[in-house]
Amino acid sequence: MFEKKIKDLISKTIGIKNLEIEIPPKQELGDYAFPCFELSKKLNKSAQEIANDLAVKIKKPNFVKEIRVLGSYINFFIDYNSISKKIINEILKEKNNFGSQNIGKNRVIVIDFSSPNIAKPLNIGHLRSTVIGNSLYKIYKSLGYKVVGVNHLGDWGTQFGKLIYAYKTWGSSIELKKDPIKHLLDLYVKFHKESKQNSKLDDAARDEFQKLEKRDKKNLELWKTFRSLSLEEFKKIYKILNIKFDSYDGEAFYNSQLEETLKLTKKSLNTKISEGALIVDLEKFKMPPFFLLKSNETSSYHLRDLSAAIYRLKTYKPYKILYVVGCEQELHFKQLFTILDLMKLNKDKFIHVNFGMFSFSDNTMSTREGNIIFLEDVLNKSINLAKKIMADKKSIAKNDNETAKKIGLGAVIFADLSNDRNKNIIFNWNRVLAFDGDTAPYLQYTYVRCLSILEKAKKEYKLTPDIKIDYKLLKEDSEIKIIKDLGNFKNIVIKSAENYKPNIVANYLIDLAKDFNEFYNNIRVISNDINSTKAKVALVLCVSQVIKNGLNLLGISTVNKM
RNA sequence: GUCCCUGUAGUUCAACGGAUAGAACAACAGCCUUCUAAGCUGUGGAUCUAGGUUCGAUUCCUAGCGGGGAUACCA
Repeated sequence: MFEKKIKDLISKTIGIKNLEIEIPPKQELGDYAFPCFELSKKLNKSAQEIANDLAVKIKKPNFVKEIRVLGSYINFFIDYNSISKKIINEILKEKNNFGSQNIGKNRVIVIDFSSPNIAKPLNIGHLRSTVIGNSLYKIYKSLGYKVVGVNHLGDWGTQFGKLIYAYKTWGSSIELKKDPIKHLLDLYVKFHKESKQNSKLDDAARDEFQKLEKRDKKNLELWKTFRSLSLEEFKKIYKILNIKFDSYDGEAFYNSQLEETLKLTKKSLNTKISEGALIVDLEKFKMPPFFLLKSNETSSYHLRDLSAAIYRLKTYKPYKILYVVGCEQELHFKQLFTILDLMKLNKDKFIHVNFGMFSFSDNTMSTREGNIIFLEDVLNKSINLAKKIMADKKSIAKNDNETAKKIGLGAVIFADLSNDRNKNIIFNWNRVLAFDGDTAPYLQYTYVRCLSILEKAKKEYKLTPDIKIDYKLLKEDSEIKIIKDLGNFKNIVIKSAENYKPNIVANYLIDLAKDFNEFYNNIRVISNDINSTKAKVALVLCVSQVIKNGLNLLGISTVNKM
């Protein structure tokens, strides 16, 4: 917050520009620090000496309480009276909008996320893209961007050939009506089992897909049925998770544009036939070829994705297009982006926000084998566990299903989002269903504690939020710590957006909650001292507001009672 | 083989190249006549190996070892 001012101050004193200052790792070391190692080389003096000399020369401005030399650092301690006032006023004024900024004004961000394959149920593997994408959606929106959330459904491709073949061979329209997703899954699994014994099935599936692409009436009809039945199921789960998309334009949507894309590609790049397929050779870039048409002349995933990219550029005029897709598709996107670059189509706008996979200690997960952890089951398990815990703890909100739902979902979402997205997650039920420690329920609980204090304050003192308070009364270490946290929120949101990493917000909220709970256990908010109470109540209100806003950015709800 | 990601307490995760490597879970020991104990306090315990760059390396570079992924018609 005062970073620039401190920098200028030092620059002015020593007459050197572009200095780097740091934020010390601990509160005892102040709020900002200037390391003197670099100067040591230039001035040929020891860093410690320089620190000592310099500290005396600096004229202390009034927002600085103290300048202290610690080792080879000059440490600045900010006067928190002024800063508390600023932060608390801002939060109380902006409320649910605190953290929102307008740095993305007039800019569009397209986020491609979730994007499941039709005809297979959503499983735990879909969770990452779905929650990371949703969170980035909210983060960018809060930064003032116009965001377009696209669920790029996998609703075209050879897999439909497999499904159509399987349905024609073993399917039942009665079963399909009864439980569409289950029946389709069974067929998919059966296909893979059978095709292991009989490799001709794969050819048969490709033929069925070819017929589908050639608009075979029967196949097209089946495709339509499968698609709409699946989509309905998906939407049920998105509704539970409270996630919305602006578009469900999946792969099939681009069918009408493939020809034009082909033309454009052929015009601007060297395409060639290789082993019967139409490709763009990428050997120069040490990559396998980019497939336009497969050897049986059906469209490839590459071609459909290229069309989607071109369409999105044209339709949304985006500042950036984010693909929230797992790391196993990294090569695919490298190829795609290389092609876009060769076609001079703003490659820099395209970002693959990749993430590590869930790994499983045993053979728990393989769609083809039929061993699946269904997303719906995970969510239900978590919600039921929340209910059980609420009953065991004799929770105030006992039997409140809405609350249990919010807690249960929060736990699952947070368990995913709090990980650095680059890393693989070893799937572990205990961890996904944790309600203690660094979890969403911990944050929700902290929020409830805040509300509880606010309620009591209202009852006893009839305090309203927009009170004038004496900021000097917020002087305890634990209070200052919280104020610093609150002041950091905006930067955290920006940092999280810049890195496409919601876990930065998640970790921040844990820190804030921890600092609050330490405060809560050491200092009574409501006391006989009315002025002190007023000041502390304002602080509590701010904490609750920031937890709420932060959780909202993660796609997690707060609850009012637990 | 090649390319990408990754390696930190028993386990799961943090740490713009900076100060004594932070948490959580698990273990153990404490704290509820006081604002909700889904909490708080305390104890033990970690940077894969070998070099290099640097005043300073968990972070950057090189090599090795381990884990994951990708590697021409799945998406």
